Amino acid sequence: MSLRHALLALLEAGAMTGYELAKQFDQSVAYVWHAQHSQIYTELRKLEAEGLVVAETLARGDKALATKRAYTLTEDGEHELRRWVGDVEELPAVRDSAYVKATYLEYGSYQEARAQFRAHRAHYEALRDRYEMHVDQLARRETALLRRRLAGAPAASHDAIVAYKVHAYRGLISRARTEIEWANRGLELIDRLSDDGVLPK
Amino acid sequence: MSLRHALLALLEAGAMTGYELAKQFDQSVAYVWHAQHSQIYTELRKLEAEGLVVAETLARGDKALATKRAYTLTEDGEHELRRWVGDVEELPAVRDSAYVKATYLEYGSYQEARAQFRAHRAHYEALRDRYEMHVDQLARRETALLRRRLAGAPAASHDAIVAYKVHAYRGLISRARTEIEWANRGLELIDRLSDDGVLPK
DNA sequence: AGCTCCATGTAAGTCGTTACATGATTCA
DNA sequence: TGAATCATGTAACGACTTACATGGAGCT
Repeated sequence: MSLRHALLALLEAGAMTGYELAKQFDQSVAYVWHAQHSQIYTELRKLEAEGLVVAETLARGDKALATKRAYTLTEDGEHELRRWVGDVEELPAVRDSAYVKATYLEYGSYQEARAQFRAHRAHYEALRDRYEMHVDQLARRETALLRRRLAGAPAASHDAIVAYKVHAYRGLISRARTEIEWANRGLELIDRLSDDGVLPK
Repeated sequence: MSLRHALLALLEAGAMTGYELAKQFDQSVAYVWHAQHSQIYTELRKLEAEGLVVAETLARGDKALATKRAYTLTEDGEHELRRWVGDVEELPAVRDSAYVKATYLEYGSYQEARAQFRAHRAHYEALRDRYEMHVDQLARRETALLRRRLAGAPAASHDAIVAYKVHAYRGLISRARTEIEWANRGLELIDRLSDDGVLPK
């Protein structure tokens, strides 16, 4: 149920079309919550039906043969956003395919086990790099969305707004580092096991 | 798609009924992949239809008015299990509601933000404790499932089987610790922000 | 004329949740 | 006799994915 709230939070910074929201997702929210554009469009229609947002149909281009729909938060939407921020949710049950597989690596060869850990490391190294770039941009207040958000908020709150976001992304960096270390220890484990010749192959 | 493979891996250790599999899930696999019993029963029927497992209907009790179904891996099931272990999968896109919310804590009060981080910390502390207990049991080879698994595997492979599982659960412990530290840093951040009086409330 | 971007959807299907439903067995 | 446990499902629904589908706008 985070998609709807992420959309509400994005709209708090100002009206946007589904297309723009989908692009913002790819550039910021997607680091913490990924969504396809198809899902965003359907969710927006649901939010509209529930009265949390209102849509305004706007002309597009000069001849205006095409239209787009710009969404704005309603008062109910604002309330729902604030309610959600204060609501302590149950964290969802763990479901991590990489760790499931790590538990059963003995069914494969050392080569295959190494490939798993190397892929795991590469994945989180790439994520870490992206998070680091994003956190730098946030700290410098360079992202378009953040600027828009700050423009609509009292100056006294700017530091807090930035600090919360930076803290979240720094957490993701720590998390990625933990995964990288885990993968490295996994590779060391395989070295030890294969030196000992414990498993065949 | 990990549920099916976790089931195949459990069945590699020996035939089990859906009920037993559901219980094993709660006691071991659920730490990495949670599933409801209803889903396990349906998945087993699907695996059976695909020929990856076979079921034998057994009598239950003395009078045998009731039955149960014990599942065994087929050769195809064995192959699928080994194929899966060697297969490097794309890691699923990030989707973490706690981090989404952490990004938007400025819409709530300091009190609410603190409550979020405290709940986050408590959650991962509880998880960490459970993981630590489980890793101890695994290292001492005390869990019923592990014994059953080792009984059916050559003695030379026992160390590797245990080592992989221990490594996976140690990784989960590291992860939980990272989350706890993140929550603590979040609480420190709020202390600084509220001392500075940056946000109202 | 053709390419890229803007813009918005629908449809079918999978995975998973929650609630409902049933009945036998075992043991005190 | 009653409670806990064994045992197996179905039904409805929600979230998400993948593929399909359409067409205008802006620029070269």
